[in-house]
Amino acid sequence: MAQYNASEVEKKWQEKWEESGIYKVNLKDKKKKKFYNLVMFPYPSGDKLHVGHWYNYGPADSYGRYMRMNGYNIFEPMGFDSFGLPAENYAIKTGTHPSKSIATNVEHMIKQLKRIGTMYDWDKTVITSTPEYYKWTQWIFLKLYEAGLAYKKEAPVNWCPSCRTVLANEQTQDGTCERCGSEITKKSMNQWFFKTRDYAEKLLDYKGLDWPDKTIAMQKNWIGKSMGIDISYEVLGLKDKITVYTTRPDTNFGATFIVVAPESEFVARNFEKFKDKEAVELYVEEAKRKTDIERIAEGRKKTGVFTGLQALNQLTGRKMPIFVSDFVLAHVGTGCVVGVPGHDLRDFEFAQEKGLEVIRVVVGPDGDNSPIVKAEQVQEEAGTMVNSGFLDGMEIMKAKDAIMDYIEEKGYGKRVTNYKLRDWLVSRQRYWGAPIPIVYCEKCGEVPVKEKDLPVELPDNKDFKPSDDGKSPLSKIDSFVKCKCPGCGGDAEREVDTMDTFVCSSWYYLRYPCTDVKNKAFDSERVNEWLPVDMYIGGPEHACMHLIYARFINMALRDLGFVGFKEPFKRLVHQGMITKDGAKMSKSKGNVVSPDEFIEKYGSDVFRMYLMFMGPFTDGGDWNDTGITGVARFVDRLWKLMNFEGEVKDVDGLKRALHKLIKKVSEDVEKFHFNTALAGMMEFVNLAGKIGIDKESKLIVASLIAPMAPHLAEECFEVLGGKGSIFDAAWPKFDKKLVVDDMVRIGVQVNGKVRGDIEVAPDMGKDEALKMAREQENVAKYLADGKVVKEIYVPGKIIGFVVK
RNA sequence: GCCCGGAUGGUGGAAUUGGUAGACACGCAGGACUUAAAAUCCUGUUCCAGCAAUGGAGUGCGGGUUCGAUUCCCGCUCCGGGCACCA
Repeated sequence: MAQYNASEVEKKWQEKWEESGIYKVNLKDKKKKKFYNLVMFPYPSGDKLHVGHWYNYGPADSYGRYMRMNGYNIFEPMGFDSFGLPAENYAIKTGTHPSKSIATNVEHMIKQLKRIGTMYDWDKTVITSTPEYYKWTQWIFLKLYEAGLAYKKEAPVNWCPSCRTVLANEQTQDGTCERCGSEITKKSMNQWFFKTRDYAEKLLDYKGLDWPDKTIAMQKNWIGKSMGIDISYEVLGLKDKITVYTTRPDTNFGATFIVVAPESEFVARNFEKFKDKEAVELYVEEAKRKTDIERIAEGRKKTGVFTGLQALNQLTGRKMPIFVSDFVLAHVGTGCVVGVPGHDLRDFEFAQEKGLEVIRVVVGPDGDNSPIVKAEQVQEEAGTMVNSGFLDGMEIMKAKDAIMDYIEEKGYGKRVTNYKLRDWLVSRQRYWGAPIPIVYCEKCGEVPVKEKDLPVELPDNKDFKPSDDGKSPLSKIDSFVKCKCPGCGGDAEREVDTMDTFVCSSWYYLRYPCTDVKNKAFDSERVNEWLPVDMYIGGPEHACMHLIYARFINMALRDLGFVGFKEPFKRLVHQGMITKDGAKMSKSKGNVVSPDEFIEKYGSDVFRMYLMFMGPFTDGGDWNDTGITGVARFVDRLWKLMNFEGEVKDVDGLKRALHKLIKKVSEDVEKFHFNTALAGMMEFVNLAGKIGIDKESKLIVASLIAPMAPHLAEECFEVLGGKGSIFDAAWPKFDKKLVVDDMVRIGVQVNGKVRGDIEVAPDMGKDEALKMAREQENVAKYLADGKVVKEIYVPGKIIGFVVK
C-alpha cells in the first residue's frame, strides 16, 4: 500500500474537476431541486489568502458538497468586491492603478481559492469594479432615483479626514472611521442618500428567515423602533409652537422644562427672539465643532444655555423654560425634548446642573416617592401615576394610552413612530467606485443619465488619490465632468461622487445567476427561480451594514417589480473569527498566519478539516497549529483502512457503528457542527481499524468524509473502484433499526450518587431493571444503610434509589 | 449604562425536553518496534487519598429547586460581541 500523498492527490483531483467541468452548474436543470449556496465575497487585496478565508470558505463549501450529495443542484459562485477603499488604498500604496492591481490580485486569488478545492463555478463570477458589473449598479441607482428612493441633500455628515470622504453612519465606530480608525468630524455637505428609513418597518419583519437570533436582535436594535407622540406647546410671546417627541407622555404632568438641540430647526428659526443671542450662538458654534470623540470624552456631563423663552404645559399650566443643549440630538424625533427630571436620567442630570425643579409623577412598586431623586430611581419601568391629574392611580402603560388619547383629542399632539435607522449615505468623494449616474444642467437642474447611456465609465485617471480639498478626484477631470444634458442636450456637468462600495455588494447575489445576461442587470424569471439564496455564510460584522443594505435593495427591487421575493437570504450562518494570540489578524500587527506552509506539509483537506475540528464553526477561535497532527494521523488511518483486506471481526458491531455514524454526520453537518462530525468519523475509523471493514462500508466512509475532505474522498472512491466522481454519488442513508442499541449501560444512583451500572435493554420493564440494580454489590451495600423511600427508573437513562 | 453571548482537565473542545461530566483530539507519562532517532502502535492521563477495590471533591463564584443540576431559578465576578445622551 502506498502512503497517501496529499499534494499529488489534491493536484490530480483539482485538475480532473477542472477538466470534467463537474462543478459547472446548469441553471436550467429542473430535474433536481435548486440550492443556492453562497458565501460573502472577498475584496481582492494584494495579500495572500489567510487562515480566516479558509476558515470561512472551507466549511461553506463542505456544506454545499453535502447538499449536492443529497441530490440538490448546487449553485456555488464566488466573486470579488473590488471597488472601495481597501482596493484603492492598496493601489495608492503600491503606486499601481487600481484597475491593474485588481486584475492581478483577482487572478492571484482565484489561483489560491482553487487550492482549497471548492466547487465554485468560475464561469459565473462577478468583479464589481468592471464596467459590465457597475453598469448595473448604476442602473439600480437610477431605478431608486426614479422611484424617489434616492435623493440629494445638504446634511451634516460623518467626514473621515484621513480617507477624505464621507462615511455612512454604519461605517463609523465610537466616533472613528471603521476602516482607518481616524477621528471623524462633522461636515455639512450635499450628499446622496437612499431612503432606508422608508423601509424600516419592512426591515423589521423577519418572517420565514432562518437567521441567528443574535443577528436579528442586532438589526432590530439598529433600526431602533420606538412609538411615542409629538406634542406641541405654545411658546409665550411667539406665534411659533415647539414640538417635542416623547415615548413617555404618561409623565407629562412632571414636565418642567424643554431642551432643544443646537442644530435644531427651532434654534435657527427663532434665533432672533432669544434673550442672549451671543451666548446661544457661542454654544451652538462650539457644539458644531466638537467631534464625536470629544462628546464621548465629556461623558454625561450636561451643559446648555437658556434661550429666554418659555413654553406652556397645557396639562399643568406650568411655564417651562427652553434651553439649548447638545445632549439633545437634532436628528432624533423633532430635535426638541421635554424635560421630565423625575423620570429620566438625562433630564435629571440637566435639572441638577441648572437648578430646575424635580417633580415625581410615578410611584415605583416599592412605593418610593421621595422628592429627591437618586440616579438609580429615575428609570423605573413599572409603577403607578401620582400628581398627574386624571391619570392618578393608573399603571404607567394604561396612563400612556390615556394621555395620548387625551392629547390627540385636544389637538395638542399626534402619535408617531420613530426609528433610529438613518437614511443610507451612498456618495463618496473617492475615485475607486461606481460613478453616480446623474448630471447637472444649468437649465434642467439634476437629471438622471439615460439607461441606454450606461455605464457612466470611470475614467482611467492617473491621479486617483483623494484630493486635499475633499472633492472627488473625478472633479479634476474635465473630460469626465463636461457632458451634455440628457434632457435638453445643453452643456452640463456630471456628478463627481462615486457610490459606496456597499451598493455594489447589496445586489451581487442577483447577478451571479445572470452573468451571461447582457441587456439587463438580471433576468427576473431566472432570479425568481434561483433566489432567495438558500444558505448565506459570512461574518457577523456585516449584521448592520451589508445585511441591512442588501435586504433594503432587494425589497426596493421587489416593490418596483423587478424581483418576486422580499428577502434575499433565507438561511444565514456566521462563521466565527480566527485570532492569533487573542488579537484579530492584521498585517499591521504582523500576526497574519498563512495557510501555505500547512497546505504544503499536510495538504488542503487536512488543513480544512483541522479548521473544522478546532471547534464549532460559529465560534472561531485562537489559531494554534499544535493539533493539526491529530487530523493528519486520522487521514493516514483512514487511508490505511481503505486498503484493509481481511475478515471483519464483528460484522454486526461494525454495521451498527456505521449507521450511527451516518446519522451523526448527517445531523452534524446540517447544523454546521463539523467538529463533532469529524470526532464521530475518527471514532469510527479507530473502531474499524481494530475490527476490520468490508468494501461496502468503505464506500460509505468515503462518502461521509467527502464534504469535509473532497480530494481524499475522490481518491478513496477511485481506489475502491468507483466510477466518475463521488460527488455524483448519493449521500448514504441510515437504517433506523441499526441506530438503536439493543443493550445500553445505565447508571444506578443511590441518593443521587452513582454507585454502579448495569447493562439492560432500553425498553426493559421497571421491576426487572430495579431488581438487577439491587443485585449490584456496591448498590446493595448502600441500600442496606436504610429504607428505600423512592425508586426512579428512566428507561435507557438512569436508575435511582432514595434511601432514608 | 442597556441588550446578547460565554466561562467545563495542562490545551482545543464534547455532553443540556434535568439522568453515569470530560466524547474526539492535542500534550504529557510509560511501554513495544529500532543500534538510535523519527514515524507508527499499545497503555495510562480531572483533582485528592489508596497497591487496588473504593471513597471524597469537581463544569467561574455564592445561594436555591430536585432523588439527581454543566443543564432550571435568584444574586454576583470575569471575558467577548453589539448599542449607546434615540427622549
